Amino acid sequence: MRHIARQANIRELILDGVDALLARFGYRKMTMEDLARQVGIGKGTIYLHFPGKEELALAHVDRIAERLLRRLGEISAARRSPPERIRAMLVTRVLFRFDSVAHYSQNLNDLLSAVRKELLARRQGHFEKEAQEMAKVLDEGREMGIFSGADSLLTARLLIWSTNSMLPFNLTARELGKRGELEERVSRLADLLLQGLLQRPRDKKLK
Amino acid sequence: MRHIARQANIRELILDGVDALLARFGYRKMTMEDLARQVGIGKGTIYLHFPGKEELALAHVDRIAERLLRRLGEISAARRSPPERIRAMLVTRVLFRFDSVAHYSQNLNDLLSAVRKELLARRQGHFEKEAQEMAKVLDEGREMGIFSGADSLLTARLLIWSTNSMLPFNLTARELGKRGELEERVSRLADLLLQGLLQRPRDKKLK
DNA sequence: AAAATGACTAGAATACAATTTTGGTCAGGA
DNA sequence: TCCTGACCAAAATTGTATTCTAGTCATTTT
Repeated sequence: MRHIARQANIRELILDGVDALLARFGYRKMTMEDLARQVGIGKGTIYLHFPGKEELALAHVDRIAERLLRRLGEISAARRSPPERIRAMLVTRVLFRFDSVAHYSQNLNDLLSAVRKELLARRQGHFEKEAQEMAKVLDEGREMGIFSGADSLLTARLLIWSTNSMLPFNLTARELGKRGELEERVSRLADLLLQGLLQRPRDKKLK
Repeated sequence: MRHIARQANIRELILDGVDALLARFGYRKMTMEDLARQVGIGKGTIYLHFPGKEELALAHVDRIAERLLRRLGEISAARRSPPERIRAMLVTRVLFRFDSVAHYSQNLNDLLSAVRKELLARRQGHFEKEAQEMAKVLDEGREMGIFSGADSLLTARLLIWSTNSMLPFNLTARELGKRGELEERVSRLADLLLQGLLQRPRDKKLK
């Protein structure tokens, strides 16, 4: 029944090729023949694994998101304190995406403008999954009495929003600044947010 | 000596025209003749106030930023508690920009892609001024013992970064969601950040 | 039989020349 | 002194011929 996953990891190899060609040519100038040659397979074979060119680009960004999500899952499961884990997750979501597109000379929005609409939809999905993973940790922290008791998923979505401007969507990795500076920036922001999340002995009212 | 500001507010009228035509046609299809007609002046007159078309678009976004900055200045000077002011400033910087481009059908980055480079540079300047205005309030709050004692300007820059993803740069106002939802979102984020900024009686260490 | 291939085709992209439009100038008018 | 619109070089657009490419599928390979 399944018409995908014929060979072991051919799909992965194709996506590796997509990554290389997107970096070198961009979406429009990446041709299916180029890609087949790059991967060392016939053009038709690509269509045994992907329905078309658009889906190739989208699957590529999906893969980045999935890899990130796996990393977040590892951090989430690590035996560190919830605040440390949240901090690591925020830093990771920014730096992982930075590293994933550091070799591109365009930002992702421009690179994939031909599939903008679907790209935005997928991104929403990716963000939501990231939020869910972070919400788990927030819940844990709340049960331990470390975090204050707001709705975890809503809070996690805020953490996502607050770090989204550091992702290479409308700025290239280069334009976002040096990796070290970016790390510094997201780290500081994470610390600030975490201070806000911590349960405090006696709440000071905002007037 | 000055070759600008001949008449009272002709410059403002021209920028009003730019706003109308950008919304209706976008940057490329907005012609200088269209604009002159829209404003009711001769084409040459525009060049007495602006050096060229690119500068028109950039002056338009500058004006939005200046107006916002004036509002932030008002909030900054209001006699409310520093946390309340910071909160209002964050909400304002998001909603004011939302309202300023709500009638556009494209996001700002795409709308002004022809002047992308200079646009990014100006934006940096705008952000920095916003940060400076917020830093004032942070300093005030620190002197009152309300905020903890980190570098105010650095902290203000973090507040800017954390709300930047809610600005209509790569998403249209429509795509950012309903105004009410956006307000809710930025408000919640502001509250979270403020919690992080507050001086706490005894600091709980993060492990 | 299952998997992979590349020749093939319709439609899209490109190239190029002819034509139109437009950003910017400036001599003249109000 | 301030403003204007005719004017021009350069850019954008249009029309057309040509090339290129996404996707298909009959054939070959495994």
